[in-house]
Amino acid sequence: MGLQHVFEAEFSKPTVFLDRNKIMPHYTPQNLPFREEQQATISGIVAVTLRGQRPDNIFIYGKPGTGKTSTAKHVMDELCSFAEKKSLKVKHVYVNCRTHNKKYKVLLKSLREIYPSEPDKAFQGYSAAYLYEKLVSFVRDTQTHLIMVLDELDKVRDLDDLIYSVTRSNDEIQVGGITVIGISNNLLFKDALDPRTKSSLCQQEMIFPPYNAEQLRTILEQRVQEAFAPQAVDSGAISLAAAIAAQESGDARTAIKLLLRAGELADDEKTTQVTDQHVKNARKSVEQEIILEHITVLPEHEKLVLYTIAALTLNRKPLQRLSGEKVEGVLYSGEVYEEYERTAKKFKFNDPVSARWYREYINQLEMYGLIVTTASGPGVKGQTRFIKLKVDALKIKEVLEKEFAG
DNA sequence: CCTCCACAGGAAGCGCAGGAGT
DNA sequence: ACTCCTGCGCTTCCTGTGGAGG
Repeated sequence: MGLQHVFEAEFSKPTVFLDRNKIMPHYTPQNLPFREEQQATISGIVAVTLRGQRPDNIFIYGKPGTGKTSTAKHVMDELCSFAEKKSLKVKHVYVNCRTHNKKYKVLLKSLREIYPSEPDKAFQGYSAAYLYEKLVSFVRDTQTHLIMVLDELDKVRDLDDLIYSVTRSNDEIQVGGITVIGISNNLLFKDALDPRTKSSLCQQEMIFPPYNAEQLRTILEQRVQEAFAPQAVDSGAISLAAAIAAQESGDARTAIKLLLRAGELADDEKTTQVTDQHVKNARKSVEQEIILEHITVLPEHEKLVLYTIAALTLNRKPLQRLSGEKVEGVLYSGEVYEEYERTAKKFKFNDPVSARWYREYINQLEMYGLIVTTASGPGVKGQTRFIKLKVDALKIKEVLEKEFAG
């Protein structure tokens, strides 16, 4: 006995969400507002597979959260399901090159998508050349049109090699073929490519512009309708989320994330209404999350420096300048370094970095916006900098302490 | 005014990992 | 598979700078 009520509580917990999945980062909506034109263009290009022709390769460029991946995936799903109905051999694979960042890995992932029933290690241990043969023979033997959607294409190290192989493969195939749809948020990388790679990859080029606030609003309204209970979200909350995202980057993903978090905050409060205040808090919460994520990938000794700053900030009384002015929560650069040396030893990180490099760390931390420094100015002897923490000291201390301990 | 202090940040160089070339 | 090269993180050394103090 006793546990039933836990489950009951969870089950009947009031929530502002109707279908939480619809607002998760990886959900691909079935209609994408303001991307009709791009969808039509891509569809037009790949539609020639239905008549047995090989489409041009496509290169899609656009900033994060502009719908590149969703659009490409959606068009591919539609194309493949249409082709299936007509029993035409059209297939697509999706590879995210951030994790599959080498030719070998891209080929491996593609084969696994093509043969999902094969065990994971079926293709492991073979050379890239073998995997390539395997892929080509699949296309040739089944006379399939294979479309490879390669997301974050700029992350592939031997891209010239990969593109060269894939385009060359089409020469040995009479019926069917391989088409590449490359996606990237870095336009500059295109110029660094081998000219032949560039010309074959960019047979068709597309640019996805960022969304403006109005468009983001429409997108959010649509998602809210699917994901939240009716009337659960204030229209002011939607507008604010759209405005924040538009101002920051025109990124639909952050806008959606903001609303998801706002909804979670409302649930925590046991409110049935998501207000703009929730969105404001959500923004803070998301920001802090990003900061914390940022911190965990910092170099070990940079974390130690940051930790030292947080620790010193927590037991620091306001500084009384000779001029009588009070400055709150600032630390001397030199004192931080000395304390850092002790801290490093305390946590068994031997040989702390030199004072010179410590200064470099301070500059880094300032660049990341985690601290601010100001010239000491009159009232202090020597030329030094005051260091002030810009983020929550307690949180930083907690997180890093846990990390150093474990 | 000069000197010392307490740093800031440039220059050179070192050891190392990983990519390119063969 | 091997060396060669390059970039990176870091140290050492050094010069510069603004204010305090005599």
